[in-house]
Amino acid sequence: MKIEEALKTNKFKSDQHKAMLNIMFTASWLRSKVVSKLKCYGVSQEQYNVLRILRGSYPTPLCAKDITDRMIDKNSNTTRIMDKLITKEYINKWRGEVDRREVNISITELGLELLKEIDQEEAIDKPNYLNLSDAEAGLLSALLDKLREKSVTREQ
Amino acid sequence: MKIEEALKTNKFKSDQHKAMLNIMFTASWLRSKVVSKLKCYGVSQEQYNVLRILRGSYPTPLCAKDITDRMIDKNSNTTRIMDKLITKEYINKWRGEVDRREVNISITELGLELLKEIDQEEAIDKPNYLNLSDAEAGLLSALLDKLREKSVTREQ
DNA sequence: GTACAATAATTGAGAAGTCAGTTAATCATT
DNA sequence: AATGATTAACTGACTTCTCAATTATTGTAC
Repeated sequence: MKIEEALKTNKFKSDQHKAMLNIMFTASWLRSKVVSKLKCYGVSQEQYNVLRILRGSYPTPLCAKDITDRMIDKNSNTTRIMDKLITKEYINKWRGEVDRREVNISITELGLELLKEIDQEEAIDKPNYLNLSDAEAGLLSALLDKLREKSVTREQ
Repeated sequence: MKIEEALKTNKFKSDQHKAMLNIMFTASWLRSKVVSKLKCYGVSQEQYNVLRILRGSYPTPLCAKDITDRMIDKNSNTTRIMDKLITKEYINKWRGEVDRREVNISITELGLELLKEIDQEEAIDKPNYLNLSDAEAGLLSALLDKLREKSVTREQ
């Protein structure tokens, strides 16, 4: 379904504006796919994202700021997401020894197991990933990277 | 800033996965830009989106469902967004005469004025739109449209 | 026209996000 | 080592989102 159909309109101010709406719509579309996949595991997209980040650095822990820096949505309240993951025992947290302002956060065995389960389901669903060739996906990423350049205007 | 920098990682499962994270990150990035622009006008991105939709059909009113169909985030709670806009007197709402389940919603003069103001500010800020040529923006939209195709898998 | 299904909109309750302000620790300058 | 600035994490209050359940109305089949 093309974006004109998805938003039931042909009125776009410009190609750039149309692309912008398309990005936001596609992100929302992707998000709802991911959320519905994660639903039966009881984790939100943000929680899943954090677990993947922690697996990436495992067994080295990360501090909360390191995690925020790696998150898709930089405005997330990392503390609150951590609280949820601690309750579920998917992560551990302890005060930093070198810099006592920081906290160290590490994924637990249980957290790793959860990710493994989700990975397996994903492997089965592989074909439904994104309907793009590697080259197209690469091009898309390059365009998105370019789009965000030179955004320095009068209001920063 | 390339996506590798933005998320401080080089580990992507595939080009498709990287593109997916890039879309979500870019959407979040765009969103925070739009939100900060709208902040001084006291409307959220979703509220702004609805007002633009209503202006598009003005003076013909739309029912709540028509609006949802045109929204970027189809999961939004349209009723609640309308409530906010009614309080601010940017829209009017009345029960449908033909189908009494529906409500008719129309933008007010005040709502139109607000949009005009925002348009004017935007015109000044034009250069900071998206750093893409018309052709690039078109290509990006085409890739996003393609990406969403054929998403019919075993689960629905 | 009655019964049942489908649709449009709304509501309630709980979860999550947002944002400004606070605390605690460290850094930088003198 | 004392001062103030900066940084990391956290908290409270508030807003918004989410999702299932509900109400009101219309459509469909007999």
